[in-house]
Amino acid sequence: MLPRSFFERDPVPCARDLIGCELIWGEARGIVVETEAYDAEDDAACHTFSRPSARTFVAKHQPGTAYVYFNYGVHWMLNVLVKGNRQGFVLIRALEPVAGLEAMILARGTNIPTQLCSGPGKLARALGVTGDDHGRDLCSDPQRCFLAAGASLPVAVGPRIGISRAMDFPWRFHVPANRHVSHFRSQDRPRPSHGRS
DNA sequence: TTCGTGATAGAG
DNA sequence: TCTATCACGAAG
Repeated sequence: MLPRSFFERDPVPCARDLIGCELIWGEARGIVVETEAYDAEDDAACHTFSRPSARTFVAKHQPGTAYVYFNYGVHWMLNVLVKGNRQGFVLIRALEPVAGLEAMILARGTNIPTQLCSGPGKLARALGVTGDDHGRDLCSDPQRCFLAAGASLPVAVGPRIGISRAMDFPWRFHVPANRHVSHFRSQDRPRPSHGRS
């Protein structure tokens, strides 16, 4: 299980290093293939920027705590609180499922493996993450934690997805050419451009 | 490309 | 109270 010290670091390197780690969630397991970093201080896209409750959460919890919230009236989002020199969150955006597929298929209503956890909302649905998990310590329960990366995977960096502020920060990390990431568009193959760069 | 859905927060 | 906004996903 990843020790708390793993999360006693800045959000950006922490987000990058979570790629390739395994998320254990009860019977379910998956390799983390996509993350995003959010910085509690200078990042206008971070909840702490506009939500007092998020600032309180950061102040009152230790690193390695789950920060879960409901968005668009539909989706739960799973983040991990990290506190190093800088504080913030790492959003878990996509997993490559490796165990507990049956339950995921049931929860998601699809049996296409690459669509079970290929997005933050999908992942939470597949694993059964809800508001009950908000504030849960992910460094003490072997059924709700991360495992260190088994193999070193290639990591690509780019701008974050789905936000409307601080869009220029290259704080999204993912495994290139992995079909379990969200917004997969054969990113390693040249695709036709229609005038736009 | 559209639209549903509900929690949160700030304004009135 | 009212309204804007939102780290999404699915259907079209």
